[in-house]
Amino acid sequence: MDNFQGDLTDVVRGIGSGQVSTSPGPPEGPPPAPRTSDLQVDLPSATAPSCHTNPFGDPFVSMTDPLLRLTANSGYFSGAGDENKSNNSFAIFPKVFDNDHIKGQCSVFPRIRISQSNIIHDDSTCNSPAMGTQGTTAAVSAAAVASPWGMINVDTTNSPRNCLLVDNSNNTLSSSQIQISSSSPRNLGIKRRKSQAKKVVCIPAPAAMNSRSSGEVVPSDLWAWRKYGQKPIKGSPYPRGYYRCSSSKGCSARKQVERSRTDPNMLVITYTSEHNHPWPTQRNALAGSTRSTSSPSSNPSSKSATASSKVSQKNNKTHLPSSSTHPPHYTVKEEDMEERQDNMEFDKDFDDTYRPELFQHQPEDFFADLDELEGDSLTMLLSQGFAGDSSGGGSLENKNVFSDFFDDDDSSRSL
DNA sequence: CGCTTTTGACCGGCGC
DNA sequence: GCGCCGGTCAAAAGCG
Repeated sequence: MDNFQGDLTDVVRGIGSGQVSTSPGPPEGPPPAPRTSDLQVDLPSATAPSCHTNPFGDPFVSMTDPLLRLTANSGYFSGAGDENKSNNSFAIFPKVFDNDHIKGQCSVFPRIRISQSNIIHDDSTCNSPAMGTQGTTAAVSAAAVASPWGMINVDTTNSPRNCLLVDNSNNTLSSSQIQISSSSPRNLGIKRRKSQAKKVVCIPAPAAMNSRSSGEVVPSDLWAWRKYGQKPIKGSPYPRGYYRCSSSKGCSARKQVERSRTDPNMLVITYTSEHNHPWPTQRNALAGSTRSTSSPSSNPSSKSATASSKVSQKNNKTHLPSSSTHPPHYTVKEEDMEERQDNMEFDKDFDDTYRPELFQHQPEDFFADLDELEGDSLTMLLSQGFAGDSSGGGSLENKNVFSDFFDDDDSSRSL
């Protein structure tokens, strides 16, 4: 099932090829997916940081999140081929902006659009702690099912599985949908240190992939991260790993990775602070990256670690994001602590002007490198992460999704 | 040598 | 003020 393999870079490639948009339906049989146009939603004031203002005051704020880019609509999804704005896509990929206007847009996962109509209201039966944040969860519990290609299908069923929610404690209830949630500071159920903007991303946990000895699954992304700590979290059987950006000295970007306590198949990644440097042109982290604690052949975890390392190495070599995995389903919660929430606004101008620098400035062999990547780490990530995730009900659907995706994407691969 | 992960200790915020 | 808990530090050790 290698077809399931890949990661965010695959998305990128797909985007770049302009073929990502040809999305098959949702993985599962949720109600007919609304057109993306319907899905396009300006996040309620709560979530939208004033993207025109750099919340962290750094020039690279917009480059902060290579990991995700949700596109419910056109512009956001247009990669190299901007013409394909009609893509009703949902995708993840790194972003770099040249346009100041765009730069100011959001720090981490700034470009999420979800149709208001798709917002799942708190009266849903989702048994998520997030329920406690009713009304304040900025409405963005968009229970949208996203296929890798960006189709966002709204599922308004009350099935917990379909009620993708990320609560304040980073719990994700479903793996089959996208949720974008923004909660006001007062709703935060988790303790926070000072006021800090956090972005929470939920992605399917590549169970056997990339997992460290601790069992954590850490999809890599464009940035180089160094783990600096791990702590067991009260109430959660899974430890939380702490990572800081190692791409640049002085970079305050951090992320926390942990499994959802409610859905072990989901990986919750919380981004904190922002990168204060451009995209890493090269990862200098190689040494020590391949450490393994056990035989790769017998231990999935070590295998994962190895895979992760390989990703890193590949990145070093290719200067590419290693993971931009494009998980078939993931949840994104944008949790801005400050007033940023109040002013978030996605304007058309942005859609029209945004051009992922990734595609603009990548070397010619950019996609060639991607192809190279897919052979190992990317492959492992998706194949083992999703295909191997048999325990979760979503694995099958994930498979299907990716199968479809790659079927469609084959042509795009041969860039 | 320079990087990583691991892991126990330490620090600081928060609730009682 | 105290204790809990989350987040960070830093030493140790491994890897290329």
